[in-house]
Formats: sequence, structure tokens, C-alpha cells
Amino acid sequence: MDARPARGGDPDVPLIVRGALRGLRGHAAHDVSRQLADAGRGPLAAHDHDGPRRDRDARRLPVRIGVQPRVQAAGGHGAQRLATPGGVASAPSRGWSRKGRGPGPVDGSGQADGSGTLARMTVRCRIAPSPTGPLHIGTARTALFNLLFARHEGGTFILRLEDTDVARSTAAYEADILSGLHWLGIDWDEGPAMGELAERGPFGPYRQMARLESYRAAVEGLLSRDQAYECFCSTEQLAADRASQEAAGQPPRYIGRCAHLTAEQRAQRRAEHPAPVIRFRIPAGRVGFHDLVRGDVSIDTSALGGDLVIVRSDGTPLYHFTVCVDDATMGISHVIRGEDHLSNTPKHILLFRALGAEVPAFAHLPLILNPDRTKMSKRKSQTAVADYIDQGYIREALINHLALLGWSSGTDDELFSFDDLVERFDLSRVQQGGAIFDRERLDWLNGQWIRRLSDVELVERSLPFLRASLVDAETDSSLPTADDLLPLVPLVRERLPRLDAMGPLVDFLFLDHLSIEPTLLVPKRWDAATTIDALTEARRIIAATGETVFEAEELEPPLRALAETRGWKAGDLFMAIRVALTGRTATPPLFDTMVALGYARTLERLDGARLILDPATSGT
RNA sequence: GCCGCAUUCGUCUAGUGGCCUAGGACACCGCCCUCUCAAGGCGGAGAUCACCGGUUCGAAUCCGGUAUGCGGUACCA
Repeated sequence: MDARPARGGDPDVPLIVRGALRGLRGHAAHDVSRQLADAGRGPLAAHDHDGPRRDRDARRLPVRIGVQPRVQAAGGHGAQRLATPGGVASAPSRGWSRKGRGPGPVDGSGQADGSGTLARMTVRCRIAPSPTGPLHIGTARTALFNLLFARHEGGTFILRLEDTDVARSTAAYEADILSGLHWLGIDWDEGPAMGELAERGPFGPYRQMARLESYRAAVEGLLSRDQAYECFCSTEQLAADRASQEAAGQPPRYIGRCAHLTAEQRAQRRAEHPAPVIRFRIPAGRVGFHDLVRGDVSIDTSALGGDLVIVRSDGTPLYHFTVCVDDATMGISHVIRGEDHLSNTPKHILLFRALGAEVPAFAHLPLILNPDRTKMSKRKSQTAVADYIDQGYIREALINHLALLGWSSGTDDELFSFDDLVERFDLSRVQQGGAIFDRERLDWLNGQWIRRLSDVELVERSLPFLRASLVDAETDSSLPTADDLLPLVPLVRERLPRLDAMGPLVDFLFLDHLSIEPTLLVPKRWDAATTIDALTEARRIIAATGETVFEAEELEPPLRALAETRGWKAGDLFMAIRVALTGRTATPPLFDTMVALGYARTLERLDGARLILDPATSGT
């Protein structure tokens, strides 16, 4: 099945439910879908996209943008290609060793298998988010690492929705997750439909609640082989068991009350308790595996809590079970996930074996932490990707930052585009200890990447933020357009840690009435009289410059001369003018600001400022 | 409680037995640049490599133990 051309998608599809740029009104829909459309063209690597970008009408946002299908490099993504020799050669020393079905990163044995050829492998990774909350930073990071690994190895990246927790899953969260990943440029080769994008991939459906039949069949198999059984214990019984175990200082575990019922007993229980759960038998012994990040790990199954419930009494399957069934049937070769699943891995391995499936390789990523070093949580940190988008972080920075949380290149480089990451990513360089999500570093990266955006790109991405900041302001003028913003880009690009900083930097250009704080108007070393004097003189000089030569180079010399002849510090004079024109003490360079404002409005505001300081001078 | 994993500047990290009197980046401080704010340049401070033993001529790097932290221990994912 080949749904590949569907990449990109119609930007007008309302993909985001609460996503990007929440808070914009009216015009927001265009901007949001525009951002999504941008993301759809492929992640980062801005230089690759400058061309096509200019072809599109960048100056008028409220138009429908035709998004080209993303062109996938070489041979079509999703094609299950052989590993490049380089990919195999770069397999980490913490290599991947397993028997059975050959393909996989090789730890040396593959190269020496005597066949004369490199072991063939098909890397298949997946991210399996649960739509029980908005897209979480940690999920995005895990998705990124899976994608990077898949791309680096020439493999396939799959997205699967784990929505078996029906009580907590919602369509809104699902949309938030899918659109958020898409916005980040984390696009999947196989996965569910999103908006008008069709589902794609040969192993669908990619939504677990649509795969119930497959779980049912798997359960049948386990039951028939006596690897699972019905359990009729009541919640009360189980709670009592747990309580007494706790009292005795024992770890809680299912005691196996229903593990060995006779056929008659089962029939009887079924009659009085028609809704049993199904438990998977956990055999005695140790389960060991080689984690690609942590090395050899081994856990005794007695620590697993007893036979595992895999199907609820209402018949819906549980996570540990579905994840294994799906990973097996979808041919997942590498399970890359958070460290919080490390302890669960033995259960999964047992399940894979019971299912008669190949056990994938595992790589457990370190956790992203709150500042207090606990697992990153909504309570203590900003975890929703949508919130970062709303604050004006750009995907290049988010991706760069996320990649550096737990992975390092081994060089002194700090800035990595998506393509750089794909090229250099290696699981063996993944850190083992958890990493605190450092906002200041993200801010710095964001500034770095904003500075690297083309003018047009910066306008496209920041205009929605500018407009949003002006929506609430009193203004008779219409909101600024891309045309209005474009010439300002050189003045602001170095001053934007985040896109939402655009408003405060240039809003005065689009406001009809400034409200100026009088105390700001008078420079520190000056008094009101001096300020009025200075503003009056400055107005005279600026007016004399004339409208036709209203340029920064023309304005600066005479005003400096004025300061000199009057014995004023140029900085003080400029500050007084600055506040008079903008109402702010921190602005783009003054003379450029005057030019942007224009001759007439500059004089008007100078007059207005004098009025504020001394209404009596209004006649002058 | 039990099981597992982790532990290098405040933070992200480099480091895989001698190149480490531990390197880079963010943040911080100072200087320079400068009309403000930024950006940029230069410099500084900041880590007895959790602790204790061991192996070795030599350990941040290998081994053992301890401590601390985190994670898991559901009819959540």
C-alpha cells in the first residue's frame, strides 16, 4: 500500500484543536494551518526550503497555500531499505545481540557471519502515544529519537495511537498530539489518518481500538496454550490480598488464586461472575536483555507482581499486552522509549515469547526531569508542546534542544539542524542519567535559530504573534501585514529570543495612540524642562531634514551636533526621543525607528510628548 | 517494602586507564563594542569527577560496597 503522496496535506484542514497560537481570534485559523503546512514540507533544514518558499505568496497570509507533497529523498521513504554499510559499521559497541531473525544492528557477529554479505536489516521504530493528554515534551523527545534512529539507519518510523484507556482518551488530545508532532516536523512513514491525510502503511489500522480483533485472536492463542487464564477474583479480594502482603512486609503480587482452576470450577465461577479478567502466566526465572543504552539488564520474574492482567473485565485489552501484540505484528525491530519502561521490559519479553514473536531490541532513554530532578510533570514544568508553540519557540530550536536532552554529538557543536541530527545520531551516544529541561538553554537556542531564519520565513512565522499582540490594543488601523513587517526584519532579528517578542518590539508602529509614562520620558540625568527643551529642538531639526531625505544617515549627524552644542549627552537626547516616539526604553535603533515611523508621525509624536510633559507649551 | 536504573561545574554535557592541574555550551560576573535593548568579541568565576575500599606503575574512566536520587511495582499508558 502506498499512500505516500498524501504527505503535506491541505492546510485548511482544522488539524489543531487547541494548538498553535491559541488566543488568536478570527484570523487565527489561517495562521495555524499555515504553520502546519510549513511543518508539512519537512523539518528544519531551512536552506533546503528557501527556494520553494519564495515561490509561494509569502506576503499575504490569508490565502490558501498549496502545499507540495513532501519530496522524500532517494527512493521513497517507507521503502524498507537495506542498511547502508555505514549504518551497520556504526553500530555501537553496546551492540545488539540476539538470536533468531537476523536483521538488526549488528554487534560484530553480523559482519562475520560467513555469508560474505552484511547482515540485512530493516529498522522499524515507532512512537506509541496515548491520547490521554496533550502532546508532552517527553513524548516528543522519544518520538524524535525514534525518528532520528530510523532515518539514520534508513528504516521506517511508525506512529501508533494507544487509545485503549477509553475512559481517558479523547479525540481532542489525539488531534493535539498528531498536529504537534507534525508541527515539529516529526512525520511518520506509517500511521493513522490525520485530518484529511489518509492512514498510510501496510500494517494498519494504527489505532489500537481499531485492532481489537487482533488482540482477541492473540488472547485466544494464549488461552489455548494455557499461557493465560481467566481470573475471577474481585477487586475486594485483590485489595485484601495486597493489604495482607503489605502488612507482612511482602511485595504486592497476585497470589494465583485462579491460576489452576479445573474446568468445572471455571464453569461455576463464570456462572456467578460473568466478567473475568484474563491473566498472563509469568513463569519463574530471570529475564535478561541487552539494552542499547544501558547494557545488560536482568530482572527476576518474581519481582513482576505475579500473573499479569492483559484483558479487563469489560473485554478491552491492557497496555502491556497490546504493545507487544502490535510491536510483533508491525515488525518493530527497535523499541526506543523512556526509562520508565525499563522495569516493564521483562513482562514484554515474556509476552513476545509467548506470542511466538521475535523479541525486538530495546533502548531506554533517560527521563526528562523537573528542576527538582523528578520525572518531568505538568505540575512542576511546562510539558505541553502546544504551550511552547504558543510562546514563540520555533521547531528548529525545540528539536535541537530535545535532541540534546540525553544525546550529545561528542563534538563541541551545539547547533544541529534536523538533517545534522539524522546524520550524526547514534544510540550509543545516548546518556544514561536523566536530564533537567533547561528553559534558558532553549531560549538561547531559539534565538540562534530565529537569527538563521530567512527574512520571509521570519515574517511568516512571527506575523501571527504580532497580530495577536495588537488585537487587544486600541487601534483604528488594520492589523499589520507581511508587507508591513518585512522591512522591519533587519531591525528586530537580533532582538527576538522568541517570536512572541515581536509585539513589544514593533507594536508602536501600528498603534494610533501611544500611552507614554511621563517618568520614562525624562532621562535619568535630566529634568522635565531640559527634556522639553531637547524635544523641541529635536523636532525643529528633524522637521528641517524634510520628508524627502528622511533617512537614518541624514538624521543622525544633526541630532548628534545638537547634543554637542547644547552640552547634552547624545544618549540622553536619543533616549528622550526614543521614549517620545515609542513609549519604550528598549527599541530597535532610533534612527531606523524614525524612518519606519515616517516623517509625519515622528513629528506628531514629538509634539505629543511635549504635551505630556507640559500641557502649557501646547502653543509653541 | 521489593525490583531496577542512575550519579562529572547551578544546568546540558565531553571524557571509554596516562593527552585531565577535567574540555565545551547555557546561565552568571567583568571588559570591549554601543543611541537603548539586543547581538557579537574578549576574559573570569564555577566540578576534591556522590562516598569508601579494591585492581593497576597510574582511575573520572575497571571491580565491590555504601549513600542518595529517580523509576517501576494498577482491570493507567
